[in-house]
Amino acid sequence: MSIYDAIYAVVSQIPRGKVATYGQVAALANLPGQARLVGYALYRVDHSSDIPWHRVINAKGEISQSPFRYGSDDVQRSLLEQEGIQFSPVGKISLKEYCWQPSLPLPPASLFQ
DNA sequence: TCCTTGACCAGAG
DNA sequence: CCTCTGGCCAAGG
Repeated sequence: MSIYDAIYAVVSQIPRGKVATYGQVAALANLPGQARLVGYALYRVDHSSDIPWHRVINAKGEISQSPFRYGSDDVQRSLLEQEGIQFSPVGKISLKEYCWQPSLPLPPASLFQ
């Protein structure tokens, strides 16, 4: 059981048209305060997998870029726009409007242990 | 085993 | 709006 399994399990539950922040995912994965690990986990996700990695953004409501994507963050942006998410002129997403709020209290740990 | 790096965050100034 | 700081922890050299 790797901590990544919990992270992937949470990310997989983010519905279409919604986004979640790294910190949020970390908390739901029962890893409070370990947002960096979420980023690290997503880094090693295969883009061809089922995991909706593009629905995870940073706390500022912006797309985080990574070295290996080299500015091709347009990919993530396009995917999000396809789901109806709108960006501000500055490239920010309205968390107020699109932040995922899990209706069912995700359960946590029992599900993943 | 030590040291550095990293798709982060919240708080302080 | 900006920068800096400390904290978290896995992976790679």
